[in-house]
Amino acid sequence: MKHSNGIDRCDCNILHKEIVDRVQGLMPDREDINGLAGLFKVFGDATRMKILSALTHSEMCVCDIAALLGMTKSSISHQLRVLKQTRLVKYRREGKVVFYSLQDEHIKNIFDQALSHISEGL
Amino acid sequence: MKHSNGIDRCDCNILHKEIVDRVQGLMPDREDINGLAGLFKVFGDATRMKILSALTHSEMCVCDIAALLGMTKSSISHQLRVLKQTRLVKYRREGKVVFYSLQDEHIKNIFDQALSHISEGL
DNA sequence: CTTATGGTTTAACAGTTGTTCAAGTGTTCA
DNA sequence: TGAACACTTGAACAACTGTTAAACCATAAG
Repeated sequence: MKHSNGIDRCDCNILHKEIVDRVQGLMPDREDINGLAGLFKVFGDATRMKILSALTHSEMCVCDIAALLGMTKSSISHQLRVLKQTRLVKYRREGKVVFYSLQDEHIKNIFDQALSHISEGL
Repeated sequence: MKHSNGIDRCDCNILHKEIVDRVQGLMPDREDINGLAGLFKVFGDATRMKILSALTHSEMCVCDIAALLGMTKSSISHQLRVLKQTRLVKYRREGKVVFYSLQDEHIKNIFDQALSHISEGL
């Protein structure tokens, strides 16, 4: 990603003014776009997808997730932090063990739906 | 991203074998996960989201998109290539002008749905 | 207390990504 | 043919990302 200095970023003339004007008015606002892209960015990593997929079926501790995916606890922990920050997962501590689970069913829906979309050959 | 040399990637013992075994059997296969993550990765960029959002409302040429988003034709063209490669958009040439549009309604659905998800405060 | 264990955090590193600039296509029109 | 325009492409660069290793924190058991 690079800077957006705001000035002089467009190097061409508008070819179809009616279209640009009309679409301009229909665009979602910056906040929604960024929020959406941000959410998709979190989903856009295989490790995180695997973690979410696993948590779809059961709450799990870091160790078990690491074993399941054949990765280190550290990397799993890092990714869980991302998922925590975006409120996709929640956790509870039981002694030394920390159990992670999906924040709400919402996520399971998005996930399942997307999976069915892709298997229809998008 | 780093290598996955396959060996010795897990630095811990399994704590709850029943859970790991059960979830192991329920995981989607590698291909589906990668496909899904790959699709989300494409969606996970604000510029591409804006382009897709614009094309939701009308087919547009590179120049107009660049003007609409206040960016250079070059960067728009680069992103359109990504969207072309993932079959999210198609194009047609009319003289000197190239018009881009969504590949199918499918995409509009995913997009709209995700937008409504986020505005519900995910 | 000390030790062991599950988990987190920090810094560092390589790989990836998005934008820019400059050069290159392809098409139209004089 | 040649100029003009719409767009594409390639290389380069800075910013970002995911994994690693090592140090650290938190809890439990001796």
